[in-house]
Amino acid sequence: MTTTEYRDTSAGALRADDAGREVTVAGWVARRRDHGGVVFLDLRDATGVVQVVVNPEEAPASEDAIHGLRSEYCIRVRGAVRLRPGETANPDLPTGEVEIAAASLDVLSPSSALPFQLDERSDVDEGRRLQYRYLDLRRSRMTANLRARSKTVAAMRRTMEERGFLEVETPTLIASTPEGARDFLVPSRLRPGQFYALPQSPQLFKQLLMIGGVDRYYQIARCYRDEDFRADRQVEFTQLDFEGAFWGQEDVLATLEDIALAVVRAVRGTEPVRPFPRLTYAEAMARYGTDKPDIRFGMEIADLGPIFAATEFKAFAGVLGDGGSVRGINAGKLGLSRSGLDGLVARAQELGAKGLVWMVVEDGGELRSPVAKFLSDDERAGLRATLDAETGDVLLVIADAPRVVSAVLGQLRLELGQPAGHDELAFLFVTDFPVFERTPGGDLAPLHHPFTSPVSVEDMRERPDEAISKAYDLVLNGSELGSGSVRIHDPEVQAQVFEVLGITSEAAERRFGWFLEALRYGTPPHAGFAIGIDRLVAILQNEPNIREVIPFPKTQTGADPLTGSPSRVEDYQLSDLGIDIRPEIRAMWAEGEDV
RNA sequence: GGGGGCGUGGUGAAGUCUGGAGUUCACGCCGGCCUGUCAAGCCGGAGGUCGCGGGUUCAAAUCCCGUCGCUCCCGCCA
Repeated sequence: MTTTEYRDTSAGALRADDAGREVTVAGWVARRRDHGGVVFLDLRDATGVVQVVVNPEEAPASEDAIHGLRSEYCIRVRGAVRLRPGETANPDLPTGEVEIAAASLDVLSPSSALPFQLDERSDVDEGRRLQYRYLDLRRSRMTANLRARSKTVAAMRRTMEERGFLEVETPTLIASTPEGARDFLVPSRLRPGQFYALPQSPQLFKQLLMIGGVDRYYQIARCYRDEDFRADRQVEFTQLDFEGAFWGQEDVLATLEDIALAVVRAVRGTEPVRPFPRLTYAEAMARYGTDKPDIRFGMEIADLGPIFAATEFKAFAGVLGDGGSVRGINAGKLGLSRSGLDGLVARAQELGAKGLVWMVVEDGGELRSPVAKFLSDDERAGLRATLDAETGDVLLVIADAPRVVSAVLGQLRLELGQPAGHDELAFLFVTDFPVFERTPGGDLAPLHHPFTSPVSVEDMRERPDEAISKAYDLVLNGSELGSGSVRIHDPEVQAQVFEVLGITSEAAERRFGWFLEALRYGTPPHAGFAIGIDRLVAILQNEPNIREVIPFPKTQTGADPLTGSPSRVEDYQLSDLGIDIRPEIRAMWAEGEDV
């Protein structure tokens, strides 16, 4: 990036070897230390920071310019690189051994006083940062995140190209399919009253590509889902989407390991543990209480049912008799007071459990607990053995409906044991997801999507609640990085899935008829995946949310404070589209709401 | 749709629980001094509708109600 019309050297690249060179650099005034005579400038460009020294005895012509400089002025400096004298080298700076003795200095572009300081120490309100994102992006944190993101995508493209994948673009104005997440709609001018939808994923198009003979497809795809925001969710996000013909699950998982390895090498310079461990969905739920376990730490959930199966301890026995489950975790040496332990009970109740029993292992193996006196010797011994308890450990036990026990213990496990940062990277495959889940209303809904191949069509039809699919997730440090599956390539099977989901053949024909038709022309078996790039980069960069790795993200209410989107439009624009705003909305506008 | 947190000169915070004069700290900004600093230093100065609206009170940044914005979570995210 070095030589351009305005410069011949990158500021951040200068080292002791460069001493004696005459250079021209261009960048921003990161800091100014004005001693009245000699003035030091930290000049920052995209590559880093270098110190510029302006000494009026050496460069009298620069004197006027130098005292007028302010933070973030865009300047150009010509001068000789030299070793810093005596003890003045700065070991904290990559360029700290050298400085540029300014012979001339010009201001390319002055800067207004800043709305906030660009140093890394101060924590600025995020709305303010987003309003001035172009300034925020000059900070090293943001620069590093943009670079990491670029390296991630480059490593992905390299990996896919090396393996013979074809990058294909799919449309972003598509037909709405009222399934899954809420669609973003785009009105059509040429067909008034009709709408495009923005894609939630390129799913059906990449399957059409498989039918079309594209042996291996990939795309860095922008996807849109009009649902509420979270730290790890924006309404538009980016995925590495890929699919392979004549593929099964193992082909996908092997490719995912290759991709993850290339990305971690490129961004971190390290390698993750391989092969990635695998858990089935059932194992993950049983041992970690979640389908996206963080396996960087133990504290696994243990089934205590056998210990209490023949028990007289009525509280637990009653639950077991009622189809419930009794499970626990060894939370380790928490060092909590009595009130701290009771706080865990309150937390468990907040999470939906009826209660929580804590036990502290004393010297000699005794258990200190509100329920200690109700436990038999066998039960105590069983608890210690099953939970691998040592003196000082805190054991947490919940008896409730299996779903509740899993959810609450899984969450407590994370709150008590999850490491704060992401220095360690623990990838994990979760496989054998159920085909369906039950909605709160009791209806069947696809857990992944309705194009996922069930392991057995018979099971799917006869025991839909237990049926397993050929779907799998990639998990990193407790975050779901993405999902994939072996797809249905048989139109009959596809029709049966719709049928089990309660979609009539007429409705299926209306919504997906074009796709069912396509499946009838010699569809190759195929499988694929999509990796969430925002989440991956956020974890690699140790960022707490994905906004930090998205250059221009939206706020939780879907707004962009910089450009003011979303915004109202002119009436003639609506008129072109055959659209009007409902009177009650216009009334709200008139009252000055929602401006 | 629901629950929690936050909102105080340009920035970040303290003050709010327990009402009593816009008080404090750090940074930035403006002016002055200063020739080896690197978060430079020293002296001086300007700068606030305590998010907004209403209520209680002799008195509100502080208590109450509402509202807006930002954020975390639940729902939702095939």
